[in-house]
Amino acid sequence: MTVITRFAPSPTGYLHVGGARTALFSWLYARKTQGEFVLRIEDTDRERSTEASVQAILDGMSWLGLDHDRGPIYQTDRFDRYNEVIQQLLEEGKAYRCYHSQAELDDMREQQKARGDKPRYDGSCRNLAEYPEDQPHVIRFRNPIEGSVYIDDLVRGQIEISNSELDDLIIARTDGTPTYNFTVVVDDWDMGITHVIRGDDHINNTPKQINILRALGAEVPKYAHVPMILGDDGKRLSKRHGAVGVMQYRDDGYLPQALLNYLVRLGWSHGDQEIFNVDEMIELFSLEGINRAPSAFNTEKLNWLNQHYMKTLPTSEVAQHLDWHLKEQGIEVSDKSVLEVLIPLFSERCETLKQLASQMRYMFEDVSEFNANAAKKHLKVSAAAPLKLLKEKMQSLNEWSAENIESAIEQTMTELEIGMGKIGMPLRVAITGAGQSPAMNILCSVLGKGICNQRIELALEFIEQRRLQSEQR
RNA sequence: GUCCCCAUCGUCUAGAGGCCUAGGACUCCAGGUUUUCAUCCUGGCAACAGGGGUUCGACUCCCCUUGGGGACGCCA
Repeated sequence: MTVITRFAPSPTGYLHVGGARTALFSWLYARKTQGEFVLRIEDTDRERSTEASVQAILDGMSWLGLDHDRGPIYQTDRFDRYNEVIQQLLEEGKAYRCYHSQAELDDMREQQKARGDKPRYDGSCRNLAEYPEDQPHVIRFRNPIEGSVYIDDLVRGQIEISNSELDDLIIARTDGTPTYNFTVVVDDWDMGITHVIRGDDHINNTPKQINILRALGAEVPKYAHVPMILGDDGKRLSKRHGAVGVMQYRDDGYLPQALLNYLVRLGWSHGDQEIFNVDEMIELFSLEGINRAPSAFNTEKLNWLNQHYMKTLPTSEVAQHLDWHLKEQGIEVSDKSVLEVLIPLFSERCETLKQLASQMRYMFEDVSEFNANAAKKHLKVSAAAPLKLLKEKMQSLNEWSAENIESAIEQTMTELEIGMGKIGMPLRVAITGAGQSPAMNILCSVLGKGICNQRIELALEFIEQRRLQSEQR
């Protein structure tokens, strides 16, 4: 039997990390079993569903590389089918019309709550003498009264819910449109879904859905309810912390590979292994490895993974993603090939592509000003002589290479009998404007002789200004 | 309130009754390597929620308590 899984978001917002992880698990399971992965858009709530949200979800999925084999299927395109099934249920007496107004229902709930009962529909329209079609009504599913529903959950084991806990849920609204718990059932059935992998906030919906499935004579799929993701503070994800769309992670400078790796390890594990590329995930993923407890999102670990992938992924791949951020930050790179050299150098000091791009800025643009602290500390009057000598030595190099630049620095040190700090740091501030950077000889070799000369001259002028100022005082 | 789910370092987790003096990873701290910063290497801090059982033996099984989460919509 071919495994068919699905991801079925409702387009009422962006694709957040919780949804993305559920999608990832479903996708991995389908890929691992060489099954099929269906994307279904649950847009029956026309009030809240938006085209923009659909796009955000599609964008998020594609950025993460979670490709679907079927879909996107929109539930709003399937109303005819839903109505057909509703009619069938009605005819078979498995569903019935209910004439209570929303206000009446609200009252009922209030009273039940006040009494300390579980709020639920009391079933008073279950056995009416007549069911007129022309009066405003909803359609309810006739839920079994006796017995229990058992879920053999692939991650939780067996769960029993008594039918007495369930009420006759509404499957069609007064306006005739079908509701969630019903459309899910019809779709999962029609699409032949074999494994429903979803958030555990749906556990309570599962027995209702199983009852409808049975009434329809449909096969009940296997269920795997994965725990929720909590925010950094252990609280439920909210817009204030963590519940941002996955595209925000792109904007913030994360690699899809890093997010994927982070997400797969959140609530799932394979022994002590921390690093998984996508192929390994597919190979090693199993539903048994999914944890039962909810887990908190930890940005620091995501950062660590992101840096790991910036350092270890082929530079050409990092370069592609970096390119987006360079453009975003208005940094123009005429010769893309230098990125091959720069990425390994800079990614050791950055956690995100966003930082990577911004830290590289001085490699592509003039240094507009020196970092105040760095300049104060290193562009001192005493640095003028070493810088000047080094500049001359660099200028007289026949071959402009990192090795030769390094020996120019070393010669300067020996001739003036000074340490690295007295020449390396002034050079660093002169060239980069900042107090820290990758190795100077390599940066200089990439920048070229002319630019290095210019920048050192500028730094020397800066020092001269400073000398004059101190003399005036 | 009722029902359902969950419970190992701060966080992510390993652990399928003896392998546990509870392992790994992130963070943090201390050393080392290093042309600064970082990377990297070595070491360290840090947990089985509590109480009862079952058992020769419990982190592992059962029950209770506590704590967290979820559901209870003409939302999905």
